[in-house]
This record gives sequence, structure tokens and C-alpha cells, in this order.
Amino acid sequence: MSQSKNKEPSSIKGTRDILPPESRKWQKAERFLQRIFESYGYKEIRTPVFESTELFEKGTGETSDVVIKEMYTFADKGGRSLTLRPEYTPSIVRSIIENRLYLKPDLMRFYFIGPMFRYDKPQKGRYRQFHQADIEVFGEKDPEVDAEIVEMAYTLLKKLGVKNIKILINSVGCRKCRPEYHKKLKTEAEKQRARLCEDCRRKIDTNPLRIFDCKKDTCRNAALGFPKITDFLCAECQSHFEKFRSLLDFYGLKYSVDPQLVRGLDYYTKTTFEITSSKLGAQDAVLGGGRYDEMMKDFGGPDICGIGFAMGMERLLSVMPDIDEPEKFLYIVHIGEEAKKVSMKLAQYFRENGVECVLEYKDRKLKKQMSRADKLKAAWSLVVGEEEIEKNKYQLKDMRTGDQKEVTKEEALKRMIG
RNA sequence: GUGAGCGUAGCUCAACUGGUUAGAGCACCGGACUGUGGAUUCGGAGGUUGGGGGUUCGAAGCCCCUCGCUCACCCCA
Repeated sequence: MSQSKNKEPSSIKGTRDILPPESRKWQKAERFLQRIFESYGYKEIRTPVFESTELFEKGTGETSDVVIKEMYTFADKGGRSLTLRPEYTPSIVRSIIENRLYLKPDLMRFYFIGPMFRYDKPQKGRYRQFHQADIEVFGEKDPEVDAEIVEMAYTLLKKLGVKNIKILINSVGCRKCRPEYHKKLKTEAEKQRARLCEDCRRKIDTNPLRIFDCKKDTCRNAALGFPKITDFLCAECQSHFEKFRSLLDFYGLKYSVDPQLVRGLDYYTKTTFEITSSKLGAQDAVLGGGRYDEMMKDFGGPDICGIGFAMGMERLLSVMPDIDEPEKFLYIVHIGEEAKKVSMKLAQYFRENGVECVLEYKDRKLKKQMSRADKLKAAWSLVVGEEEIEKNKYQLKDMRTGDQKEVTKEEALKRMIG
């Protein structure tokens, strides 16, 4: 399995480099999200990129597609089975239990932005290494949090200028009411077996809820008569869902109830939601999440409920309008060896005082250096030559207006900062 | 994992039905211009046509394999 000698190295399928002009956009989005999250009381939590495989099998769920076919699992040299995290929630839950965070008086509101890994076939808006911004709240069982989270998600997308967004919500019930619904749905689907396509027939046993997703007309028509989860909720889930909806109204948010909104992770209870943008293509969810009241307990921790969402950064970025801010740096043009030295000192001075400052050390002609400053879109250029060194005054040029002034370094600084 | 479409210079694309040494624009580097950018002009560099095999006198174009990209299914952010 040796590679041919002269083959260029390349990135792994489903991964990609985020290069300079784009990386700026990422930084901006990340900073923006941090600000918003923190304004709602969330604090950053960082956990390792890999965990024991078992954590995801138990947390994400052994019957979920993510666990069955999408995990990057490997054995380390000690023979432990490890997995690159495919999602974040189980890691946070693990950390809360392990660090006994529930015994502290602090809010249990956490956010995180970082890479996730899923062995999926790449396509639009889907990568093997992708990034999520994730928020989770623990210990708040009332629907007020559900609504606040959706409100936050909607608000931040709006503020980022994302257009054509839609809020979809549903309730998937709890361990009391869902099994009954499941049984009912199965029997109904079984009755319609003859009308369903091959895929859907298989789904009757594996995941009958997914029949709702089928695009074939016959299946759609057959599914029309199927029972809806929302008609089977127990009293508690029913009232939670109703309160949740009325609170969304209270926030003035438009949403649609989508009884087919079944998220692919096994752990959800009660509220699930998704925000979509029609600009994304087939993978139109910018973010998705829901409530998972049993996970902590299932992990052997205290009986503390949780709710949160994950937002796809790649998807977010692709529907965010670019706001290209002009560059704000100084390009120092130097002529001759002595000037180069003086320029280096000047650069030090400007940088110390908070001005982004660039100089290229090649011995290029003045004209060439000016041309470089222009190409790099410098906001200012500063010419340093023999005359300037003698006078201790330099030619500062505003590259946008073309205005040029002879100034001391202090004056130059003032002009650039002020 | 399944299916479809596409791979020619850094980018966007040419190359008549298989026919000499694979071209152009933009971008890059340099000169014209010896202390002032964006314009013009001249030149330079840049390719094993994704890779491998086959058919042919001859392949960027046809056939097979492979890799990658794109889109869709499954599923998800």
C-alpha cells in the first residue's frame, strides 16, 4: 500500500482547508455567536475530540444511524476503543457527571464551537469533518427554556442576516407515551404495506416514523391516514407542548408544527425543533435540537433533564451574507538597507500601538512596493527613504483617497487610529 | 453504503467528427518607469489533460479500472 513517490499530499475526503479570506468570516461568526450565547448566560465548555466509543453508543444511541454507520472509531495503542465525537451532547453530559458540576451553584448553561466527525458521504452542506456551535441547558424542565432557546436561535440567525428561515417544532413524547404511539403507527403502516415502496416496507420494522419522509406519492397518500404523535402525547407531554407553543407566540415567533420532525438521535423526549433555510439545498437544517430528559440518568448520573441544539457552522456560513470589511493595515515601503532597518523599528512602534503593520523585506523598487500595498489592499502606505530618515518624517499615504502627508511617526499613528 | 453528472494552467474556459509541439482571458513574476499604487504595453513562468491500463499509425476526446469533486438517496449539522 505504498504511495507513488511524487504524489502530492492531499486532504482527506470530506475534509477541507479554511483559507484566509474565508477564515476571517469564520472568526467573525464565532465571535458573534460567543457574544450572543454569553448574553443568555451560557459559558464555554471544552471537552476532548475523542471519547470512549461506549459513550456515544450509550448516549447517541445504538440504533441511531450515527452510531451504526457514521463513527470514526479506532483502537489506540492500549487497545481502548475510541471514537472521534460525532456530536457533542454525550461529551457534555459525561463531563457534568464526572466533574459533579450539578453540585455547583453555577448555571448549567454551556456552549461550544468546534469540529465533529462523521463518516458520511459528502455532499452539499455535509462533510466528514464539520463544525458545530452547540448549546445545552441542564436542570430546567419547564417549557420556558425550550422557548427561550428557540428564540435565541431565531434571533441570532436574524442578526446574522440569514434569510428565508423557518422554525419547525414537534413533540416526540416521552418513554411513557411514545411506545404506545409506536405500536399504533406500526400496525397502521402494516395495514398499508401493499401500497408502500420497498424502502418504506423495511421502515415499518426499523423506524416507522421515517415513512413520513418518503417522497413517493403512493407512500405519501398512505401516510396521510397514519396516526400523528401529537395525538398520542400523555397529559404531561401534551401540556408541555402546549405551553411551549404559546410561549413561542408570546415571543412573536412564527413556527409550524411538523409531526414528521423526528430527529435521528435516539435520546430526544418531548420538544424537538429545527430551523431551516431554503437556500441550503437538500440538507436544509441550519440547526436542530431538542430535549433529552433521560440521558443524564441513563449514564448513571443524577436525574437531571437537558435541552439544547447544534448548529452547523458550514451551513450557517453558507447562508450568511458576506460582510467584507475593508482591511485596516499599514504597508511600510522602504528604500535601501538603512531604510529597511528604520522600517523595522517603525513597524515595532506601530504594532505596539495597535496598528496592524506589514512590511516585505524584498529589495523591490518603490513603485513595486506601492503596487504591492495596493494589491494587498492596505489602508495606508508609509514611505521610508533617505530623506525621510534624515528629517524623521515619513510620507503617509491614504491608499483609498490617495492623499499623502509628510508626518512624524506620532502623527502617523494619530491619523491611522483616529 | 446506493445512484447520477463532472475532472484540461492558481481561476474561468477553448482545442472541428480521434490528427503536428494542448491554447486564451484573468491572476502571478519581470521589463518599459533610476522616489509613489490602480492604467497601458512587452515579455516570462506555469500542464505527464486527476491517476493507471487498454483500443489505435495516432487519445484531452473512445473502452475498463481507480481516485477526487458535485448533486441526490439513506441520514444528519
